[in-house]
Amino acid sequence: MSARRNELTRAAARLFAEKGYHGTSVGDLAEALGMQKGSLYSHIESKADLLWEVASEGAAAFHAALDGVPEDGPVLDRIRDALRAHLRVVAEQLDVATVFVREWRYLEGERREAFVAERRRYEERFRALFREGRELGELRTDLDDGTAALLALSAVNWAYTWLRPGSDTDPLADRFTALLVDGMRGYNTP
Amino acid sequence: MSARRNELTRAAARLFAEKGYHGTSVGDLAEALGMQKGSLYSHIESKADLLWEVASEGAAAFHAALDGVPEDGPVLDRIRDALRAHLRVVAEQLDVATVFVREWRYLEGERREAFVAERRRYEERFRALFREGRELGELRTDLDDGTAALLALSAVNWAYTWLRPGSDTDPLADRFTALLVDGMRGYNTP
DNA sequence: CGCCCTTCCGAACGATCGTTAGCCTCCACA
DNA sequence: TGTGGAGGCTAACGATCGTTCGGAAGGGCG
Repeated sequence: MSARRNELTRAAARLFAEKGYHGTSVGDLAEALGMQKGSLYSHIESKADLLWEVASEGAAAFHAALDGVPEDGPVLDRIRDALRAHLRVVAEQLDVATVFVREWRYLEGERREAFVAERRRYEERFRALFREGRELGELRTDLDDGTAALLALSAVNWAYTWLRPGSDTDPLADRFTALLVDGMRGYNTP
Repeated sequence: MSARRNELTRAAARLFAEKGYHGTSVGDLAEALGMQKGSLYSHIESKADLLWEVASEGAAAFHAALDGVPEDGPVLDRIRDALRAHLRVVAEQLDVATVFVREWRYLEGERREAFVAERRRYEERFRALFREGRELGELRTDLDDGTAALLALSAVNWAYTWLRPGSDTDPLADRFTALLVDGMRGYNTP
């Protein structure tokens, strides 16, 4: 992929995140690259291609981040690492993450179905951590692991709305983890 | 406000939630009411008016729900009630909640600023619960209340993406609360 | 009855949408 | 040195966008 083509994808990610897919015109994209809108079609076949590309890049980034989490070791550590991994992607590729979380739904046809499947698979990998933790007894045996996974996924999926790009997200992930693990009950709360 | 005018607002909420603000045309709105698109302008001055109206309705609904939470009593109960209240609005007015959470950003000018202020105020009311809980000693005194509030807000703000309209949300809110309060640590986890 | 106000229609407005086409330039490589 | 493909230009396409306008129903009220 040529450098120019990559610039186009970057601009698409930025503009789709900022103004939304339908709020971004082909003219906007062309202007971001300093060219005429017709010239874009030397690089793409349609505007929808760009959405698909950015959304796919997001899916790949989140899956790759999760791949970096070891498959064994204490579950609590792996949950912490998974949160760290996800939030790191959000902070380092905020535009792509935003498209992955919010703009993907404007995909159409097979691409939409393929994306949804990848997204479901990602969430399932996340959920498995909590289920395994309960089954192995590393988490409370009466844990509602589905709710726990949902809570964790909500936290990281919402992060794109407020996280500043380039932030140091590990401490944040650790605070989330600590809260999920220990809860917030007072030492002498009934 | 006439019945017809109210139908228009309902259709706007539904379509904005389903297809996005920029993905919904005035023609789509007219079709939903079985009229010509020009006829809509007997009721509104612009498409942007509808977005403002739905977004404002969402803000009012969430604030009103929080108003129903007592100002005293055990903080844990009030946090549970706040989660219940929020999720109830999401389940009962999913379209409006979706616009409140996701589509508001296409508001422009003063309306956007006014909405952001209302949204910030809502989140602050939420945060205050956790801060107060820590200060009163009903939550752990070393609690990171900002993170706790963020986790709770993330959970409820993300709910519009998966919650089925009309669900019984109180048990769900209670599961969230229980997890936030007690955590998921195993009884003999180091 | 006569008037007005609300509501909708039908047609049209100019602007902008995503996309296509033909042509030109320039550089890599045979 | 000749050639081809990549990448850009300008111009235009038909479609659709949000909005405007004049007129026509129709019901409520004097």
